[in-house]
Amino acid sequence: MSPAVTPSPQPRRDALALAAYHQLAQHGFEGLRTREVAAEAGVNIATLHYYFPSKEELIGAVLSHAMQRFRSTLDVADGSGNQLRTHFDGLRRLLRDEPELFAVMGELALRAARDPAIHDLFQNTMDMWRRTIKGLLINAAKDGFLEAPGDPDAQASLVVAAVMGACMIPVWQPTRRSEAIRELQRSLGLRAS
Amino acid sequence: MSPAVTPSPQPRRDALALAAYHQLAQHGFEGLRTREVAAEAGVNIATLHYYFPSKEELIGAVLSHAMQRFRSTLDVADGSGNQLRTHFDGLRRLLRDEPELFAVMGELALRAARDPAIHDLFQNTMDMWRRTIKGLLINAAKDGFLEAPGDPDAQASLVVAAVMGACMIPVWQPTRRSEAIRELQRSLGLRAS
Amino acid sequence: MSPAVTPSPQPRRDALALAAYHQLAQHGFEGLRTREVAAEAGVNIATLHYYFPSKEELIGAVLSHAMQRFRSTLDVADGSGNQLRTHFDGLRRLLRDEPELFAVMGELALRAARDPAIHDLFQNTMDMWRRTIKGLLINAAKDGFLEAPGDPDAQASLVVAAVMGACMIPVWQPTRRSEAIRELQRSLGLRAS
Amino acid sequence: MSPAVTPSPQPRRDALALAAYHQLAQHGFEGLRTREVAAEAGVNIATLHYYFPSKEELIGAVLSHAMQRFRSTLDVADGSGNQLRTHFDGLRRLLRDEPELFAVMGELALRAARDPAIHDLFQNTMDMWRRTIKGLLINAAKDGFLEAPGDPDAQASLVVAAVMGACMIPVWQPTRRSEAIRELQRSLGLRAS
DNA sequence: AATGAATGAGAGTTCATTCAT
DNA sequence: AATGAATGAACTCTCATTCAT
Repeated sequence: MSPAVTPSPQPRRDALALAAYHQLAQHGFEGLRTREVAAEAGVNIATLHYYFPSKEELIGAVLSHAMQRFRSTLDVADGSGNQLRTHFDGLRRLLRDEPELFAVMGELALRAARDPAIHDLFQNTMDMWRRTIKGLLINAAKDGFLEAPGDPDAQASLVVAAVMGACMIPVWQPTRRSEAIRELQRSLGLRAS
Repeated sequence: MSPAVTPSPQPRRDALALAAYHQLAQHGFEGLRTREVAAEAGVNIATLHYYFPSKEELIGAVLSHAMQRFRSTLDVADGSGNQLRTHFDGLRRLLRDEPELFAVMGELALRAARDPAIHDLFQNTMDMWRRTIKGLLINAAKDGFLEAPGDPDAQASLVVAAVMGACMIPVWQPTRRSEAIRELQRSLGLRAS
Repeated sequence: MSPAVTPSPQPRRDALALAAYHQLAQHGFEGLRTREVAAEAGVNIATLHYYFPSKEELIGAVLSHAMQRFRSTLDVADGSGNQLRTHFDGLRRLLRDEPELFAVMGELALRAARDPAIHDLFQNTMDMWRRTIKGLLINAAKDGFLEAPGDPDAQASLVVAAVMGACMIPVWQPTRRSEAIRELQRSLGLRAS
Repeated sequence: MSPAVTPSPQPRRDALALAAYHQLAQHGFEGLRTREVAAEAGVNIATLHYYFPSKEELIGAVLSHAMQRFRSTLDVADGSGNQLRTHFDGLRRLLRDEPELFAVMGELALRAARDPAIHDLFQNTMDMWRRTIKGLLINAAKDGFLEAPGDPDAQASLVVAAVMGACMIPVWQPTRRSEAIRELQRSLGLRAS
């Protein structure tokens, strides 16, 4: 039942991308140093440049990793049941188990404003997520899981905004984050499954 | 109708702080260069250090400026009427007129995770804002402006999270932002004033 | 019996030179900062440049001050008696009461190798001192104060070298310095007066 | 007949330290510039920092080099004969062949007053030297090389002071230096070997 | 595939000096 | 006579990148 990550044919490349991911989560773009990344991966700085000709490309790999991580976790695959609630549960788990992911998402969100390449990828992910939630809302309404269904478009936007906001305010305690998300669910009129 | 900002006795210092504010909004901490700040203010780099002995202190001034800008705008002057709605209107205006402020808030939010000094100031501002909203919610409930009053604490948290989130997703169109905030108001059951 | 320093018509200029003298003794040429000098004298940095158009000229004033201090103390004025012993007593007093003077002399000695202006002034002072000692040695021999008179030229050179050396080894304890100078006197066969 | 210095495995590092040594002798601490050092070694300034993370560490290497140079030359290999005379001959040779060494020693002597790290190393070297001379004096007395043996402690102090002084007065001609040292030997009653 | 060594461009900071008042 | 403000040049140090091996 493990995620069965297909073993990449380039383990060293992946190790570097993962190290960069950690470093980005910890120090932000402001403090992201290729030397530190190489050190964490246990290789020479020149080796890093062998796999990633430029820092930009390394960042690209981090971006892909983060997006994939985010999408794969939140994609709802299976069929019936209160999928919207499942999605929220997934979010909560992500928030608890992978705080790094949200740190990285925050960094990417801000950088998207300045970097066209990141902009597009990030926008796609946000849009996909929003459409997913919209679909879940429609299904939930159809299946009678919502007390008072509203405009799924607007509601999906609110969900995305609230979740991102709750995660990107690093001065908040985890309890405050949970509180906000629980209230979000309540405001949607989401019944217990 | 602007607050008639009292002209500071240190116009050059203020000009530098403002230039740094702009540069931070535009390039983020990652791309904040003292030389660029000095250039935008039209002074030599040494002049910048005459007023701000270190980059850190310059950032401190930017931080103060941003926080003051944020607080002063969102502080409710009091008086009666549907203050909660007024607050939302203020937010919307801020969002429209001062996009830079939110870019800066985003940068500060992320940096707060790594910089203790920023952490405290930022946390204070967020807390103050949350408490303000909570008070407004209580008043609104008391005055009958809310259709179905809920837990003001949780609701305030949701509002802060959603607004911050809506603003810190720079890949979003303004319309999407408005949509999210409108839905937020709707979810609170806020009647028109 | 005080040195009766003629009160300079430029007290502020003198105060600056004196402050520079102290700063030079404390931080050496390496750490001599005009701003610190001005601060110690309690004036603005621009005021310093009003009196001393350049740092070089300020150093010139310090040099003059140090040389005058050195010469005036070691010049033997009066007539008879064991003047050589008096000179050594004067040296010992100088060493005890004005350690700064030797710190400054050390700095100037080293700088003399690189700065022609300092070179000449410093060389003159050293030569004058050497000739003074030579004269004292000749007189002492004539008056029977020396057990076994030798070559006054060579002896004078040794005295100057030894005294300068003893003073310019800042890692030495005062006792070690005294020891060296006492041995110097002994080696000259200088009888007690 | 040179000591056949074992070629260091880090020639570039040594070249940089040597260049710094020259620069320090020529321009003093006051005028010691890392870029000049790098230029003299024929490398980029970044290369200097590759070997010496900070200027301080570069100075440390210079310090070590100078001390080793000084000690190795003055260390008496032992064996019999008039070692004290041999030591003086060694000093004279050093003075003639390596004037730079004394310029550097002078700089270090002055800096020792302000820099604790240099202070200790310099003090150790001076102490070692003094004790060496003391031992030579005792041996010379025992072997009948001294006409009238005195207090070896005081005499050793005088020797150190006089030699350092003779060398650290850069305005002196070589002949004057020789004169002082010859007189020093004479005052010790050192017979020709 | 991997590295130690080297680099150019540029960062923040310092300092003697100048200028308008 | 004195100053606050301003500056150009230069400093140490950093970092992504490259090259020879």
